[in-house]
Amino acid sequence: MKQVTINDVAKAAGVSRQTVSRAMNDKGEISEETKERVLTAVRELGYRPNRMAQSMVTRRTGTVGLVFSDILNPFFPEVARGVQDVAREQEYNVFLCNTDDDPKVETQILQSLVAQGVDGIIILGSCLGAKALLEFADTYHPIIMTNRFVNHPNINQLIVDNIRGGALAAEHFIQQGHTQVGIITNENISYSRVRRVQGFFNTLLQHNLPCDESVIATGAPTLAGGYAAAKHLLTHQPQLTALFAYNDLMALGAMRACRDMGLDIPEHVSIIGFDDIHLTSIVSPSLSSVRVDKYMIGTKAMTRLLEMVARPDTIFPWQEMPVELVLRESTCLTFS
Amino acid sequence: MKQVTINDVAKAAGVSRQTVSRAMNDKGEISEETKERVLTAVRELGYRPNRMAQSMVTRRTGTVGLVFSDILNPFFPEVARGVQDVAREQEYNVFLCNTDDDPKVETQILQSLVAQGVDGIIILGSCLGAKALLEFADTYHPIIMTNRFVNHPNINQLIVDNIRGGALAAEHFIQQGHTQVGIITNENISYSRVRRVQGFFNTLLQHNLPCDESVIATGAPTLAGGYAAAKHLLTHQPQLTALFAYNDLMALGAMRACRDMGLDIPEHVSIIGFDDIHLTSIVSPSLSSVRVDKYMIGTKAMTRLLEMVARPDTIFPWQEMPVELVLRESTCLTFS
DNA sequence: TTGTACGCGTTATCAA
DNA sequence: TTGATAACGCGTACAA
Repeated sequence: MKQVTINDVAKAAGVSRQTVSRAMNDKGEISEETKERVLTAVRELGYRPNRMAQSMVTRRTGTVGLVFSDILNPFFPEVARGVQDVAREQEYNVFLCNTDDDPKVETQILQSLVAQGVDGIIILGSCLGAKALLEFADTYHPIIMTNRFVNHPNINQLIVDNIRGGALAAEHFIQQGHTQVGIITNENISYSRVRRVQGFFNTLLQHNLPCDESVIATGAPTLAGGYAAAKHLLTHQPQLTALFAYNDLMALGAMRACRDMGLDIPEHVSIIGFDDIHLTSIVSPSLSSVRVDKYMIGTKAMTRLLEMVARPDTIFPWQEMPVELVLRESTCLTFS
Repeated sequence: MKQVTINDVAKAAGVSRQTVSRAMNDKGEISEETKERVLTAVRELGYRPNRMAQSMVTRRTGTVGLVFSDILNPFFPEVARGVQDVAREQEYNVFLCNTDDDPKVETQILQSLVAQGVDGIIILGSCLGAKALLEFADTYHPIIMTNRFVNHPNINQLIVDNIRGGALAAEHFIQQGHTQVGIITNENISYSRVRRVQGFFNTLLQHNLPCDESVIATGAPTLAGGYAAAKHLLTHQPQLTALFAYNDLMALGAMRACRDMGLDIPEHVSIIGFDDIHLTSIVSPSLSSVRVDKYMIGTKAMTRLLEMVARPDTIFPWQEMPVELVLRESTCLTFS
């Protein structure tokens, strides 16, 4: 129950604390012989340095914070797994926090993580305004952020090519001959700021297709939210033959809404989602979606975070993640 | 960028550090007047106590570790959400760690969490042997563990009634007239130790149904694992008309294997999964499953953990979680 | 009611 | 190559 301290090891090995420290952090300045002796004692006593004590002097905690809206959205566990795997390699531990897309909660969480002394913070899709983010960045370094264009030396951006993702979806609909298409998006974010919706919307406009606010419905970025939004939209705009959803969960909710309304997919309504979570290929009909490599987002974010920790004065370039349209049964029967 | 310390506040308010500490942790022994003055200084400087420094002396970090096999299994995020929500209320932060059902990794993670100084650890379905767990419990308190019968004052158990869950599944198959049933289970855990399988197996035996190792297949507790196991099992034992799976992911993999083999569900093969993750009602045909209240597992675990932190000398009774069989299309067409 | 002095476990500095 | 000593920021006896 009692913790083994560096003093115990020092005593056991017949050396000073400092020597033990040197042996553990092998920075040289120690003979192989004594190092061996110390490490043996370490093993025998099962000594592990107390991270808090280390942190007091090194100013490093070996922890990072990963912030996102909701762990129940399968998108985030996939990213988290990437973050965690890189973290584990470097003996880092990761705090996972849900904001529920609530700015107040997010602010509180960020403060809590800072007080906790995390070495860095990764925010996946912040719901804070640019002003609040810049203000926060003034007090903290380093921050990794996805899909936000907030320019600050303490923030490194990881941008998914959402505009292109939306455009790919729109182009496919157009190519398939759809002329009446709707959008289901996240009610927590003004859709003019949602780049995947922008890309979709603008592509429609470029092809002179009718597209205005009347064919945009919003809801929570969840199954239930997508269900409600789709039901509302398809009830008021029955002419629609294609739907583009903010994410796969909303798309899946929309699929169910269609089923409940007696609309077949893709015969009556085609649907394209976003993110390409595992679920897309499990459901029937399977869901077409704009794929993003979620695991890689995680590994890239964490890797970059560690680089920034190691070199606090360097300003790193932002990174871009490509997207890819994956066609399945919800848009085209000839694909699987 | 420079951190504000308690000294800065003391200087600004013209008092000693101790007085600042008293004002912050309002333990009395301070006049309203000076307290006000101090708190004003705190606000103005934006002072937040350094958690590490606090931890050094209080022996509390305000952090806990949540350990499970894989965050990609949707079961765990649901539990995690419960843990996190209770944690947030109490200003606790949660480390989430994947073991991949590898004892070595799990051991390493536990050590890492201890070194990190977490106030407690929740282990969901440890893959360590009883000896290793007892050994660990000798060095750490408190530990919350699910579904393991390891008796130790530092460990509090949360037991899901898995035996009954397995029995419920078996009874349903029997009632539906199945006589040739198979089992798909987790290759990482000896099936004789998996209580849900035990409950299923024993119920079959009680009804004199043929049941031996030949109808048990194992695989990773994932979609792919379930797919491979089901394919193997159904190829070698084509007489089977019902499958019971270790968890929903394996069951979903089995469903796909059936589809690929031209077997209809439930006409040719009935399937029951375990956990009742969200997915079960989204897929088509929807999956019957033994339901567990995952969120409540999380809240109960975290709540109990905090009780144990607050009263380290108290030994708390173990808790049980009920299960419930939810019938859907994969077993019975008349249900939804 | 307030301030002083010490200790938590570790690393960094500097002298031996 | 080693060891003594001083931080790191805070809480807590104990003294004033």
